[in-house]
Amino acid sequence: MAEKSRPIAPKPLADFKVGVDNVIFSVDTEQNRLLVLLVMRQHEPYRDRWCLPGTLVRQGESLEESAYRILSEKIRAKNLYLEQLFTFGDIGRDPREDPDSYAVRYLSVSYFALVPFSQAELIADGVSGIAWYPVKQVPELAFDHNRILEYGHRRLRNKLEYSPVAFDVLPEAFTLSDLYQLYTTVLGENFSDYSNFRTRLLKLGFLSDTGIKTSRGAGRPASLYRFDAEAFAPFKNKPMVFI
Amino acid sequence: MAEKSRPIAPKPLADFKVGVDNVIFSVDTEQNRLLVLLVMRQHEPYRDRWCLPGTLVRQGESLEESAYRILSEKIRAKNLYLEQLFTFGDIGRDPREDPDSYAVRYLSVSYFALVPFSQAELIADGVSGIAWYPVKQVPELAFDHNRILEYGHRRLRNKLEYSPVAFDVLPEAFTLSDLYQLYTTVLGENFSDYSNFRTRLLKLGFLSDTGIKTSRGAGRPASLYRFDAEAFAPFKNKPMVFI
DNA sequence: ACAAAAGTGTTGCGGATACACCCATGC
DNA sequence: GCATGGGTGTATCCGCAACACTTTTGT
Repeated sequence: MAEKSRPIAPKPLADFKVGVDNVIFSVDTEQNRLLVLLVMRQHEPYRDRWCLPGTLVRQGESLEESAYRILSEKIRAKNLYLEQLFTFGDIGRDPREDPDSYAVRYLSVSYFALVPFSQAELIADGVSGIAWYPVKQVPELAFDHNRILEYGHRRLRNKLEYSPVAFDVLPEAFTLSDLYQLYTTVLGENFSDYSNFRTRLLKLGFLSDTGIKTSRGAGRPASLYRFDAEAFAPFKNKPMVFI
Repeated sequence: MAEKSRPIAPKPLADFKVGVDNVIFSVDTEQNRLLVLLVMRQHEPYRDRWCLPGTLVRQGESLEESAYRILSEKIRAKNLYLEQLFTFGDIGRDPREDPDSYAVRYLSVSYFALVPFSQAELIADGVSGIAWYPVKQVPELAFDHNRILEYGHRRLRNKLEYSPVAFDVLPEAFTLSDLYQLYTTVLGENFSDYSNFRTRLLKLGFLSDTGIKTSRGAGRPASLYRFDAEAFAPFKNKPMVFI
């Protein structure tokens, strides 16, 4: 035991600051674009680069509280969906870490959020840049944020396929076309035929027809539907498949 | 802007120590039991309580390296599967945090691991207790580790359904019954008929028959199969379904 | 009247379920 | 020979993709 259990003195523990970075998605159903919220960095490092909205965790604040805080500083949204994504802790992911001196480390706990585009109002504070960026046109971001975004994008696609997040991001009453558009813009053109998508969802029985019709330009008016959380209950934790 | 942008001075940043806790699963195919690795705590807090094997992250060590370090301190395993699970950062989750004084916080990044029971050798250092516990009989653990375990268990069930983790936990060559037993003990009795399970997997074409037969007691000897990673390649990232 | 969008119906194929049945071995 | 576990075959059912078709509106 003497030789093996204490070969060399172990290195001392690392000290961390913990950041929370949010990948906030929204879908512009008008233009069929998937958007992500970016902010312009005001300070070094990576000054004047776009990045995901983030913050460092303060005393007495949980991770999730921290995530909600940034969110509410950037955006006024009624409904939203939020969940933890991944924790990035590689050494050297933040240039403020001096690789030689074993100074404080920076950890990033990323969160994934989905907000309704129509009900989300960006908070411009007049100083910092903030904007919805089409995911397809995102530039090179600060830190490892491109990687985080990529990770969030993957999660979004999965979530949409097997869970009812779509209804967190749609207005209370929506047409089946709205729903279909949402799926199409996130999952790509050819994920399903419209009429089959329609039949499948209606058969599941958790979309209730409000009876109200809405007309958008030419064409036959569409029924407005509502997501019935009660009727959905039996599907909870079941492997849903919308695709 | 004067009144609104600086309502009160924000609280100072929290300082963190970061822990890594591993939920290490294994399956005893002989006895059809799902096992989790627990260790006995040697120090306060929660002295003499079982907990998940964990450690605090050291200087110059990434999260994943940290996870592998504990793993290799507790267990000698040939193959294994490891992935990040979730990060727990609620205030007060570690009693070493004084809730009144804003002292250092303890964050736990949990990892999920799966090791082959037959090839995994526990490292008893003569001092600390370490044992495989049937998941159904796990006692009350230190910290919030029951919650972490619960979370890991859910992930395991999902993983098994839509990804080939099973082959990381089985020996190189295995019978189709072995595979079936594994699924049954993790997913529950009635997830599928044996013969259908068999046909489905063989049709997928990434299990290659070695031609070798093995006899275990009475009954017709079974063929040993091997997981063919190359033949599996096309299924990567596709929504696999084994269930 | 005609285009545009919503909504319905029909058909054929493939995969999953539920079995019944054959095969090789130990005792 | 018979129990035990391994392995194969088959009939049926259900879901779903593809696509044709009908309905209701705006212009």
